Amino acid sequence: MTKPQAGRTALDPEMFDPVCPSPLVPFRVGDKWAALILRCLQDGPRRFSELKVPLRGVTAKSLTQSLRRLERDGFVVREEYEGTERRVEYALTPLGLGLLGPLDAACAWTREHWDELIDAQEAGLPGATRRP
Amino acid sequence: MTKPQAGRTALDPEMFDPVCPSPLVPFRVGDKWAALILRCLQDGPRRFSELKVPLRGVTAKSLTQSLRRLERDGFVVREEYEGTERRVEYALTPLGLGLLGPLDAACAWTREHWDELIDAQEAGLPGATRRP
DNA sequence: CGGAATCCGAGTCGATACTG
DNA sequence: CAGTATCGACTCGGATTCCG
Repeated sequence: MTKPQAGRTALDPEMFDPVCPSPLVPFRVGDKWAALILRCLQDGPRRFSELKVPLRGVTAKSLTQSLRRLERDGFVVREEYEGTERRVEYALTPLGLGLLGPLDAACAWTREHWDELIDAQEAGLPGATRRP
Repeated sequence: MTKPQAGRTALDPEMFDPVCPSPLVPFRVGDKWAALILRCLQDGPRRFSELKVPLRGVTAKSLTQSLRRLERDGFVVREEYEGTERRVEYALTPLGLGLLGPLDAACAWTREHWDELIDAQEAGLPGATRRP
């Protein structure tokens, strides 16, 4: 079986559940998955397949794309380890680590105003008071 | 001529210059123009044509789209005034106003780390140390 | 395991032209 | 002035298949 090396805990498969598609909402970093990935890496390096777990429904292609972009922009580093079993890990750079600060601030604001955000959207969509 | 009512100063046409495409960089709110629009509205309501000035190169279509979305999501309100001359103004809602807080935090972080961001990107792109 | 290659639909963006 | 209509280009992201 695949043993998680050392003491780092595995990612919570539901860390981005329930409904909330992204803990960012109106904020976004890069593409759809980028911010989620950064948060997954905050406790240390993670393997490709490890990242797929909490990022429910992400395809390998999308995940690779996001990781490549994060790598290109200097927020993440990719490290390939050699051995009998293949092993690639992604980790935050200092820059990526620093990004977590304002990112958390944005997430906090979103959580604080979650109800207002939902209410405002529901008021904005329906058929009641519409411009023709 | 069109006189700016009361004492509010006009928008600086170059408020989003020079190079920087968006004062957000890795952060984004909504679509390409949304965050820029929010900042344009921070000193009070603005007219459609007023917004087009600092948002260099935005087409009426794109601007309308962004504004509609911001309106739908409850960050902006649209007000149409009647009179001999046509007049539509957009203003921040309390929710939109609150968004400026974390938004500014994100912008501040980006400014502080601007050089690192540029350097990291330049290091990520070129042909020197590439994976084949 | 960690991808790459390919296909495809949906959404965005700008340019252009036209309207009330 | 404040848009709408239409178009084409491009990007995003998912599904699927294949590979060392």
